[in-house]
Amino acid sequence: MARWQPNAPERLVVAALDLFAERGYESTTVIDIAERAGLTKSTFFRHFPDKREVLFAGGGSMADVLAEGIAAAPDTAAPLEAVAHGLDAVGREVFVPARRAFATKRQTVIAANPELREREALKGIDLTAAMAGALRSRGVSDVASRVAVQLGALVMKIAYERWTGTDEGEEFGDVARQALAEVREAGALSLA
Amino acid sequence: MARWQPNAPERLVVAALDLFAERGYESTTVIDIAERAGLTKSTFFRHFPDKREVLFAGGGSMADVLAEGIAAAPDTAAPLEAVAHGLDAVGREVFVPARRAFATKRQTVIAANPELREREALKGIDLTAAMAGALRSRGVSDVASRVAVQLGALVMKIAYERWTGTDEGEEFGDVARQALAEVREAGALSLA
DNA sequence: AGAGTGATGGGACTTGGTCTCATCACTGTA
DNA sequence: TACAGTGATGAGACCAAGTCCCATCACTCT
Repeated sequence: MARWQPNAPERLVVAALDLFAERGYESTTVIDIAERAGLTKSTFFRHFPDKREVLFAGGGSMADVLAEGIAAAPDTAAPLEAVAHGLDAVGREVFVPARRAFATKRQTVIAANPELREREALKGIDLTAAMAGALRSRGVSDVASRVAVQLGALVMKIAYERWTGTDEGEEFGDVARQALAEVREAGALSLA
Repeated sequence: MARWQPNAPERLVVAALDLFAERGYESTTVIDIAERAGLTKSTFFRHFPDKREVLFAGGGSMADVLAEGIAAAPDTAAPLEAVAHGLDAVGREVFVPARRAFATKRQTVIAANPELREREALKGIDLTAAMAGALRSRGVSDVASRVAVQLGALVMKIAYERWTGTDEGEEFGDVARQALAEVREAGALSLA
């Protein structure tokens, strides 16, 4: 037996997501979230730096997975291929089928609120920065890294939209590969 | 003679930017800003919805300029060319030489604070959405629009970094054209 | 002269977020 | 069994962001 109910952070995340979905983000106070989780405001802020972050904690690990996936790509892989390698890793370690339902609900809540969209936008920027850094470590030039990362971020976004938007149990990696092909084709036309 | 000191919003913007540069964003209260502008907290929030927005007001017009520039591009222009046409318009109407010093100081302040970076990230997302919408109105497919816009956003970001980072009085449009050429070249390699 | 108008000031109020100190349940050691 | 240590939690004061309502004030129009 633990001294306290275990997994306080996870309980807070679940409580927050449920409440945001029920009443909306603005109409939910931090005290509401804490109470539903059987905790207090103090404890909430001990686990999360602010109210928005309760839906984004753990995102730092995704940047690591992506960066490691890019770094682990074969030396012969072109920049965009290396990014695709990173996306595969994310599909294997982060966007797993068991988390799909949660991700979908979370995404609906985020889309409905400007403050949450804002935080998501910042996380996206930081993610692209991490990806670009990983590419530069492979010897890719600055501009080429940023181009590849920009396209890779779009692939990830499209894939994530489709993965959370369908009822099918499709694997994220497969969706991402399909999105990559489409982006590649559109890119070729766009640059022509 | 006006009843009150004119240009209250502009005075608030200048006061805010100066204070943020002097003491930092976090150490500056809205009351500090209002007082330096000879106003009060009430009036601040009458002109800006929140503290961050004081550095981003007017950004909505840039989306309009971009969208109109894209719409005004020749029918024969490829997606990325249309975006470049929009960037030209921005260089002519928004990022004019007279605003360069202000833009540079503003960018330094934003880069130093997470809350401001967050707002900037959201504005960037909304900008790309506006650009993509303008492209789709030209009959460009959804994915192709997003690819072109993603590359166009990178061009704008690179150009903006260089335009605000140099002491030269270079025109934004010229810097953007140069950045576009580099992105195009890197993109061709990335897709190979 | 007097009513109307629009920007401003003032202050109460809620909530996010910080900080400090107390509590409480369990652990390890004597 | 006794007792100090530890780590997560609770309680509450406090500050700043943001909302709201109402008063004021300077100027305009009739």
